[in-house]
Amino acid sequence: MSEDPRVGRSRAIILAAAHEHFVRHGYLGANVDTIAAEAGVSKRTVYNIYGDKESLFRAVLERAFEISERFTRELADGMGGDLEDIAVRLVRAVLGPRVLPLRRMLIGEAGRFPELAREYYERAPGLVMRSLAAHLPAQPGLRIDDPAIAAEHFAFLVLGAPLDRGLFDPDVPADPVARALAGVAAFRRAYEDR
Amino acid sequence: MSEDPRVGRSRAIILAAAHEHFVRHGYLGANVDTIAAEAGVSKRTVYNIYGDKESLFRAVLERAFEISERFTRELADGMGGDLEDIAVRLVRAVLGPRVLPLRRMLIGEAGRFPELAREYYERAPGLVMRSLAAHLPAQPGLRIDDPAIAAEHFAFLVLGAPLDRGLFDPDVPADPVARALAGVAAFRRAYEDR
DNA sequence: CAGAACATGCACTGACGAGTGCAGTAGTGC
DNA sequence: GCACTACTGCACTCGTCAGTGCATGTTCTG
Repeated sequence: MSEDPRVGRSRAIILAAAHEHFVRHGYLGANVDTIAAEAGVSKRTVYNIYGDKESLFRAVLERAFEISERFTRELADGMGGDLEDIAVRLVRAVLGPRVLPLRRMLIGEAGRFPELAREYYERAPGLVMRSLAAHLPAQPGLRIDDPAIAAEHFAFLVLGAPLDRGLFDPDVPADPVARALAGVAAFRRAYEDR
Repeated sequence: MSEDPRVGRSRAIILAAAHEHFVRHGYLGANVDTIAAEAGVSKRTVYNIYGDKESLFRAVLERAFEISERFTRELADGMGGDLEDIAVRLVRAVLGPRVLPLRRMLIGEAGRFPELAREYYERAPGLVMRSLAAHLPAQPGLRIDDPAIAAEHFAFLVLGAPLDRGLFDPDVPADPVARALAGVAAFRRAYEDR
């Protein structure tokens, strides 16, 4: 009655290869034959498990969203520290190689799969915003009237510029951490209680 | 010796239709037959003028970049006013229907055409940043040590959040102008001279 | 008005890629 | 060891789409 282990194994391998490939080439640019080859699996197996290209794509993203969400929650758990600490963790996460390429791809596919792009936004960046809004008021020495706005200001002071730049250019921009700290400093000046 | 007016006319019509279509569907999703039909021109004419799909794509973007650049310069000319004025103009421009969809498409194609994405960044968002950096120090009552950083802070306080949201979701976010003004207020607090 | 240059319509080629069918093989549960 | 189920390899269909060739019609230019 329990599932044949071969299926689970194939599912995992295919999902990993497909994620890599879809993120790199986008939905239309992706090639199921190539995905199968990169997964070291026959094309027939891909189709036996996932049915068609679009279902595979959705399965890849469902898994990617879960991971992003879990990752974001871990990030939120570390929001007890000081602002500089939060900023550095945020920057490292969002500008890292697991997030930026996924963002690029989803934005590019937003016309074809609008509900997926929206869902991602809710489950990752949106969640970051909500977490920040929940934690910022507990920071000492700050005066925060509107937590949602303050969260946006914090996030975009810290990583707005390199994020936007990074969407257009895969080459990492110069030392995002220094900018993040400059962003935190500006945020403190804007929101200090005086 | 001067050019046949038919060619110029066709060029313009095709470019407009192709722009619309490429921005909507991306490079791979675009269809030359459809572009020709939407332009009200035969497919053969498209190929006679532009040679192939990629050349047409590049021609579309070359024109789009010129327009963006010109538009940005006009925006920069209005940077003598106060911050609130600059912010509102900036928001209206960047979050408008001529910019956001183009950005989405270019980000999605950044893997396939990296040099085009980079070029766009330089000629539009990068130019905005440089213009801001050049004008902000002239604002009264502010103390600006690093104009480049201050420009980034201004820009992303003003439109960071709705811009990022807008990349994932075509539906206009609520009231970006109010947010822009809240961003300006935060910027003033962070950079006021005291 | 004559000839050149461009536009049209349409049929066509060729490549590529999604998805299928099937016969054979190998791993799995009992 | 047996029956079952999944995986493989490969050949195949079918649709789509970029790009071409050509004969005919239309619009410039001189």
